[in-house]
Amino acid sequence: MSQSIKLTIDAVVFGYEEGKITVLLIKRKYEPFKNKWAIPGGFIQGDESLEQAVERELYEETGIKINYLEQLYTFGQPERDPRGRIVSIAYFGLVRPDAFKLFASTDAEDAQWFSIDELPELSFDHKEILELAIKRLQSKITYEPIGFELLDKKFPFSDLEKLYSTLLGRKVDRRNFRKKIVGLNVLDELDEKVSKGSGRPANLFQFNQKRYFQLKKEGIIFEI
Amino acid sequence: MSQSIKLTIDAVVFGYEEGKITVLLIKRKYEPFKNKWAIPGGFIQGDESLEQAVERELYEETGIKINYLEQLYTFGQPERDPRGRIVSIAYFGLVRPDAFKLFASTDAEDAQWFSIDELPELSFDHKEILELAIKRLQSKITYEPIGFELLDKKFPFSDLEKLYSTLLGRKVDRRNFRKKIVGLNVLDELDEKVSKGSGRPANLFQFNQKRYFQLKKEGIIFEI
DNA sequence: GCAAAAGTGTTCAAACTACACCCATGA
DNA sequence: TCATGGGTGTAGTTTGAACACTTTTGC
Repeated sequence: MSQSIKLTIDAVVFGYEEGKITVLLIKRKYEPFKNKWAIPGGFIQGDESLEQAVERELYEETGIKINYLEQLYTFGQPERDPRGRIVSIAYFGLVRPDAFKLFASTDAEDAQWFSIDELPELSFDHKEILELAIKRLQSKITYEPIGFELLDKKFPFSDLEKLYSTLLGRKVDRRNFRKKIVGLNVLDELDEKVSKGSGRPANLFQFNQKRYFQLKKEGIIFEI
Repeated sequence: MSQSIKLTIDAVVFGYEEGKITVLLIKRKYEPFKNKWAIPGGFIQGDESLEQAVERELYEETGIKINYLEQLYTFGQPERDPRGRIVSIAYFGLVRPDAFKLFASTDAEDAQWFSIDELPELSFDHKEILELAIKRLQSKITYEPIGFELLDKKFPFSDLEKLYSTLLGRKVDRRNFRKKIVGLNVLDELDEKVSKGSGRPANLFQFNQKRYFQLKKEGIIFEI
């Protein structure tokens, strides 16, 4: 009872740059949807795990290495791909800003970051996949500390605040936000400052993953 | 670039009976794991959607029809199935108590309900799948009104309370719980009462899905 | 009239929201 | 010295948690 169903993975990779959430897309080289933009992805090889497939495809197609990856949803409508029955396991990943530079140095004219407010037309059902990923990202940052994965390892509080404000689509009160996050006890305040040209230099913070896992084990939950 | 990867669905179906959360398992007829218990599931046919595949397999293997279904997770570790590379898209479903009777009337000696506190040994990685499903159910009832799908359409408040108390694994305060749920405005109080033999008869309630969707559209969220 | 389950309000503590001024630096 | 962004506390409101007695029915 062998199936002719084929299996692919797709990866929605988010970044954060200049106050905008961005997503990594590739320009397709072949039909169908030749020269159209699409979420990176491809077929799974027989001996690799799903996550390995995602990391491999991303690296092959865009040269990028992600630092957070989770499974999003599996899309399997019979008519979603004109080539036949193709089921795709979609993932979503996050990269730190330094990945942008890394990426820029590779030869990948067919891969590009787009602000999620200015998306091109997408291939297949990739619009639907991307929209689901955005929803997931928006809701997930409120109950898991994944926002840090979009920032540099050391970041000023204002960056975190701006990120949340962007993702949630509303202003967040600086004082209340800081109180809340500091109260969660998962940030280390460093003895470093950074200046953004003008204004008082900001203290740098760093996410303490060890402490987070410790607290999580104790049943203390992250919640914004 | 055709793959030899095969694709199956598996369905974790939960019920609720006598204050216990139960799960539907089947006894395997063939190797591997012959005569061992497993989550119902099977191969997807070329022309059906994933959800259709789940419903078909469930009906074929257990005679049951579920009234709530959602995708859980896709399991794809290369070594999860000794027969070769088989990726499985796991779903989780809920059935109302009347499905128990329906089910009992069919010829399905190889399918059986188990309390999730007294599970037999399971085939493949089905223990892992089931554990994930339980976690998902536990967390999901706190932010989506899916608990009602485990009760009769008309139910006394105490049933709902007992269900939550069972799923969350802790006592819930009757007064506070009722206040909270009534405040959500998604229950209709009926002009019917039900008596459980002794004690004051209870008013029956019914989940009003229309009103829930309406409220959801307006951005009002369900949360326990 | 008594056992058994249903129904109902109030009080206290904790968490959340709103809000404005001073601080440190670069130009 | 001024413009710019960083840093901080308090008061009022809302929400959540704890808690006990009355009501309705069957026996």
